[in-house]
Amino acid sequence: MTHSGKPSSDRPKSFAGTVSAREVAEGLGVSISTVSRAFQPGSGVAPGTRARVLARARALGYQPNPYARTLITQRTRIVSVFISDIFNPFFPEALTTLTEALQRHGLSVMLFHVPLGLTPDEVLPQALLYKPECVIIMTATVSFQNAMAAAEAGSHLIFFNRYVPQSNTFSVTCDNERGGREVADFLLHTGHSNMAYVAGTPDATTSIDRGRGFVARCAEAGITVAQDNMARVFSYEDGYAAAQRLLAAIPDLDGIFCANDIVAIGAIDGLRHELGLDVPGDISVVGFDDVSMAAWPSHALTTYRHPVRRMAAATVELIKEIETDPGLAPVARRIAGELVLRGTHRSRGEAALEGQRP
Amino acid sequence: MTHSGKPSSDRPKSFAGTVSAREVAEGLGVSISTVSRAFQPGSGVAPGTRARVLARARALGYQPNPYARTLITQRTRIVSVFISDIFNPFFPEALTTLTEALQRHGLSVMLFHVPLGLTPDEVLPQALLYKPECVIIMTATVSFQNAMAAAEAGSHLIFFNRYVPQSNTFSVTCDNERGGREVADFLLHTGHSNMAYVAGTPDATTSIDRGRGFVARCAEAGITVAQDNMARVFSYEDGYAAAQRLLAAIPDLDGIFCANDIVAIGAIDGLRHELGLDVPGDISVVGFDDVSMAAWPSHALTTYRHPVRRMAAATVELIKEIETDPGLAPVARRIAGELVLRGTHRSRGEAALEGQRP
DNA sequence: GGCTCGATTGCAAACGATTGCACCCCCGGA
DNA sequence: TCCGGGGGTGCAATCGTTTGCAATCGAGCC
Repeated sequence: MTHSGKPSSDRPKSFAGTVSAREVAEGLGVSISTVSRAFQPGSGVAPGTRARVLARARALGYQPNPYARTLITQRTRIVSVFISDIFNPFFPEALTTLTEALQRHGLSVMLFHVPLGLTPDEVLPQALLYKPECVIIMTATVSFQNAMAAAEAGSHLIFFNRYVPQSNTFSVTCDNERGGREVADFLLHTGHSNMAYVAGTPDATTSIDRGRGFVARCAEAGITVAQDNMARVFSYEDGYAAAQRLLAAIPDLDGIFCANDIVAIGAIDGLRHELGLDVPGDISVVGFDDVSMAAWPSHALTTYRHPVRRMAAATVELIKEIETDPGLAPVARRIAGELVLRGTHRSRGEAALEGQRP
Repeated sequence: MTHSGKPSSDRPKSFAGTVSAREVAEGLGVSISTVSRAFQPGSGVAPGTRARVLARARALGYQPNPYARTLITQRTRIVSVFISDIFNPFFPEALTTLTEALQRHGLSVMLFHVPLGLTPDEVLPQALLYKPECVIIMTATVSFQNAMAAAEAGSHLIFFNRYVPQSNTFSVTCDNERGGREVADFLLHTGHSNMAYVAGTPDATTSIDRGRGFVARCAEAGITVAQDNMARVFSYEDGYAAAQRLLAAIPDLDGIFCANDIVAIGAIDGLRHELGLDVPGDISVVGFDDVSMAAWPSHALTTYRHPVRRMAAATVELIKEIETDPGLAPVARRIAGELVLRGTHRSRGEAALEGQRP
């Protein structure tokens, strides 16, 4: 006798309060296969049967068990997202937006936190256990070895707001270099001639590219940009300290571009509270990201808007493409943001009127 | 002929680059059962056998497949976390801390975003599909019906930073009422006598309890507190507007307690930029949470610190208890924070010196 | 009327683990 | 010498699906 001999007397242990396809099938006099097929759009089930199955499933609260389904289809519909410690409100904003977009596409998000001091490499193995279809990394980079491990597990690596130079991996970023250029362009056109760039985390491509664009555009105008590279992270304190260092070295500085908004706000506070300077009267400060607090009147930061929403949409789009073609060659999507003018830049008029400060 | 007739010629489709217990077992001449048991601490395997299995597993990069394991054990080791739109940096800070704590306990976090305007009820079914062992809700509340559905699916509901009054569910919160009392106590002792409370989201227990504690302590001192309940969310803009409303109605107000730091910072900016008042010279403002920007010199907010770290630890502790006793009766853990004195309160000396403003 | 063909449906073999039960072997006690 | 017992191991059922293949059933056509 086989295992099918026993009548349905005592229910086997199972998930509490969960109905299985068998229970849906039993009452309807159809097979489990039919129930399964009723839930798959393309499969050959008679329309009437499908309707009856779906109706009964709804009544019983049945949904196909994702674990069993994964086991057989080898598709998980799970995306892992890596975040790190967040000095920067940009990350939660991006995470929220991204999660919502993925969720709407029917993907489930598994969140992994990379504690300060560790790299994603330390956490990646735990994430790969669940065979995510993609791993989205919002912070730092990944070793070559682990990138290979991910590829072997069938999980595509997508860097969000980052890329790994010469690595040929997927990435979705703001067009940081162009952003830097546009900021430089704007400051040049509003009469600034003595400018500095405050970098963020040294190896972050965001910081590097923004700086490169800024410096390059200024160079085209024949202007050399001072750079402060002492920051270790993108923090308020870094900006606060950098402002003091810069003005001690270059007293007649008239414009500062910061690697992000938090650094910029720190720089403004440093200029105001430690040096007694007026922003933008004495000196202009421009940030990058347009986080929510950049709009607050206390700072009213002129900045370059990070296109979070479009980046999230582009990520989902990318995942769709990977779904249809798993062999898709790595691409880097770069999305333009836009300058947001508020109150921390000196306009040409003011510049002409007020001239250099005493 | 049965399925066992075919020799192991072509490998069946499976997860790319994944080894199964069978492959570990084959080379060692042991059964799959033994491999499985080698990974379970309490099971009877000869120490030598276990060592050999584990060594080979490591060499092949084998880890038990969580999907298959879940199917049979009915335990998922997954925790779902619900977040909502985040005006308040407290949430990302809490999310990060909580995720790290859960991760360290070997639990995987599935993140769900509740778009503004929806309730967790709309998203919960998707989360329950994965049979999380717990659902941690950081925002809003859940309908009774869905609370039942979660219970039926075997998932415990834990409210973080929230609780549902008279619902008898698990919760981990700051002791908000006590926090409100301590703030009141402090303001009373530093000579304030004409105070107001700016509420946040109307139905948030955080806002309600903080207000209640504050008002109650003031009442004990014979002082009636004005309340501004116009805020719809806990936003900067809400605080900004509330400050103006309050001072229009009560010109000699000398202290404002806000439902959280963002509201407080908004209130300060409203007082300074719209009314030209000096904080704390003319009026004191105290917040709640101690988010990172509360420490910035531009605001240097006096506030009550939300014990995020201890709350995360308490949550993990709670989950451990639930693991060992799934029938555990719901408990509400309430954790005390602490007052953080910075620069937006008037000390008694100043109060005595300056008196009422003209 | 028989035969073919297509649309439906069921059977049963997977997916990759866990686990109750039976079996084997060996050791110690009577 | 025989028997009981316990540690170690394997067998096979099971979790809840998906899916290739075969079977069934009418209908249409010659």
